[in-house]
Amino acid sequence: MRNPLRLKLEQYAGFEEREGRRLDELVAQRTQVFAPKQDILTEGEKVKEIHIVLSGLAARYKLLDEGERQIMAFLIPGDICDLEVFVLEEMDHGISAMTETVCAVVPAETIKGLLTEMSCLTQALWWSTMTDSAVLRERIIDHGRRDARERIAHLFYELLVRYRIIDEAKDNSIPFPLTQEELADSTGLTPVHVNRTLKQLREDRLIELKGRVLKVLDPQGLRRAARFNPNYLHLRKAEEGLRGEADRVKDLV
Amino acid sequence: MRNPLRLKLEQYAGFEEREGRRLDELVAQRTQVFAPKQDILTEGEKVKEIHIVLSGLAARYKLLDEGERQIMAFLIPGDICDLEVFVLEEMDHGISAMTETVCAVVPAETIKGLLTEMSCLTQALWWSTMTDSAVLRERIIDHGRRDARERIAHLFYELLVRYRIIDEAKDNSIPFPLTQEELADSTGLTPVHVNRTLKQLREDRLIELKGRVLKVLDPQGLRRAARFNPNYLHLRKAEEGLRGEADRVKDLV
DNA sequence: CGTTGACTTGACGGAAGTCAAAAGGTGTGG
DNA sequence: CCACACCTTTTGACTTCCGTCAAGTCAACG
Repeated sequence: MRNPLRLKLEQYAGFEEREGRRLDELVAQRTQVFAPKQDILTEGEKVKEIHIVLSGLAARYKLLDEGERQIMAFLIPGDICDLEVFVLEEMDHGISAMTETVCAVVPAETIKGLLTEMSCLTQALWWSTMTDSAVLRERIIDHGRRDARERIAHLFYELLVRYRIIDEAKDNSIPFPLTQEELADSTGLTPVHVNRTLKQLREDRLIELKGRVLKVLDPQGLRRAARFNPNYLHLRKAEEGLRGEADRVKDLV
Repeated sequence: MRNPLRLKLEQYAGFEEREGRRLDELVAQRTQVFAPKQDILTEGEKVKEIHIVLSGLAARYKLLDEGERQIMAFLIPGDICDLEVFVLEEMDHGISAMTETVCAVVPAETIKGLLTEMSCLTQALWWSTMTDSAVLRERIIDHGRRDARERIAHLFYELLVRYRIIDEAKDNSIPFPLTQEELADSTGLTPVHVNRTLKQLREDRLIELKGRVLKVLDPQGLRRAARFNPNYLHLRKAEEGLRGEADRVKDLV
């Protein structure tokens, strides 16, 4: 069975036979399917299990009092929704499925057990957490210092890289099931302005976006338009890792 | 000796005698003083030690190609600059001292050792990491869905709470050594607009800001102006913890 | 074929940016 | 102790990017 979590964590380090098997068991125990727009976790919820996205697309979001939604991050296969459960009382934000999304469900105790040993796997989980933070920081840059065009281009390019890592970006095409309204919620723009900006990106022949698929026509052009610097993703450089898995992104970064 | 790290982590849990002592040793080993504007860590640096702020004020920032600076987070006493060193190759952003700042310097190996045991202390470090991420997410909300006035009010209020936690906010006054330009870098605004917004907050009798000290005149008013919801800070509620230390913020949250 | 949701486009308004200049502090050295 | 340089803050006039409101197109679907 496909294990995107393993593919992702192998960006950090290769695993021993035993640890690899452990990772595979982790996602094979129990799964749960969420319908589009369904909450995987809601703000305020006290969680006792962690959720790992296996397929589909989910988003971390928060609602302000006036009903404005801000999406803070997207979760693609291999991403962990709520590693924090064993130290935080309750969710401080919600996670919603954007398409039909399948999650592996793992008891918090199991994870806690994993973290007890300072194995390579534990380190990989720290790595995952730390790079997640780095991605959040980059989103702050997006909002603070990039205009609408750069911001959307940056999101697209980042997703391209992340889908490549889990080997789901054949032909520079990635799944992109978001409506323009949802894209607006994630970029902090309005749907109308998103629409205009997308038009521009299309006219510049950087992307094609239709039928819930995003095709990047000109990766280098998109990269420039986004002012993209991949260092925050902390990918092993091809030079060092030199393993097939780590090499999937080398033309992008 | 004052140990702000301990004060901060005690928000998560009380420590046993032994662990408390360990924490105190941690910050007492070796310290380093940084001058204003000096980098504590630079982007791209390969770090071998972790830095913990003991006094002063520092900021995580990133520079874009055109020289725009975006400050992503402020580090006050008790905050750890670079817990990630043992899993990430190099810094993906810089940390700069805003005032004279004293840091405890701890070998990465020591930290790695700490994390090996799943002690209360290890959990507290996870907690710290996870709440740091939560603060980053809140900053994304700031930029995406709050206007200039709300954004600045939110930063002020958050700082007030955080200084309270480490017991450095007597009289609702906190150290605030930032210039308006630096404030602009952190809110994603321009210095001119920051100035106009500050003027407004002053006229509304919410704050006083002079001589590098910020005094909050009307905490509840500022809180409303910020549309502040404290859940992302994951403070133990007074009801549960009921310990003096955890109680310092109860009128604010 | 009417309803619904997503996308598109235009006209207008407003929050924040830009440019520029003046006023107010602060530290240094003659 | 004044003078000068330098930085920070303040203010005004103008511009621009993005938001708002509204109407219209298009495709999917029962």
